[in-house]
Amino acid sequence: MAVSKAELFNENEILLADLAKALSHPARIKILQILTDMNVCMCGDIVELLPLSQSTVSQHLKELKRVGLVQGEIEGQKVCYCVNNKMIEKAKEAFAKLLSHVCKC
Amino acid sequence: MAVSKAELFNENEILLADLAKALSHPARIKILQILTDMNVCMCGDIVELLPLSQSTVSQHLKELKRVGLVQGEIEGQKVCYCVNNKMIEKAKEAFAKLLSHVCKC
DNA sequence: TTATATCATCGTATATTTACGATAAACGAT
DNA sequence: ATCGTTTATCGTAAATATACGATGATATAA
Repeated sequence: MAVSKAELFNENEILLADLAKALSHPARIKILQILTDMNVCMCGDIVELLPLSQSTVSQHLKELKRVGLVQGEIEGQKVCYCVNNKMIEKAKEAFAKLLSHVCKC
Repeated sequence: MAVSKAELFNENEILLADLAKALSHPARIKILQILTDMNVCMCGDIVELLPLSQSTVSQHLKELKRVGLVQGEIEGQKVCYCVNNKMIEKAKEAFAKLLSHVCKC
């Protein structure tokens, strides 16, 4: 069947799984790093730094936006993307909480 | 097309994305918590605590094993699953490193 | 107005994931 | 040897993800 049963779990688990999903492709990890390290925010600039087409990068950005890890501000004909520190922080805490809890060391 | 381009990225990004993928389903998050919190290690016991069939849970366990977050020890006809503290620790550090780096706060 | 630049979305092909039931494999018990 | 228990794997169906080119939408420049 493959009718998703993801919604049968509780909110915390779903949120964390969703954040993990957004981080589950190397391109999206790289995009976060690019937005932080390079002095770059435009989609086109990101495209030049990745071995992917513009439409594909746009899709990856959309996924990062979906969970709030990235924001896009329209600036004329451009869109300036940046990481959303609040959500990054939230993700950091959520992963740390789960993995600390789960690890008995 | 959809020929995966994931291998065009560097090792760190691929490792982290892979760990994130393993955590990208609520059932797998829940399994880690179950293995930690309940005094439970058998696949069958986990099945009873989840709204999923035995074969589906087995698949989720396989995915967690694939990245080393979970280990399975054969004990006669049973298999005793447990979290692999070393990899959990590694994952914790990897996520913390990325998300700290990426967050300017 | 027309052209250019930037990004999103559509359409599409393929790959992967999720889920289940059925069945196989391995072990212990009878 | 046969039976029950436990887990893995196979086969399969449907959903989702990945990737691209083409096109649409919007804003600036000429």
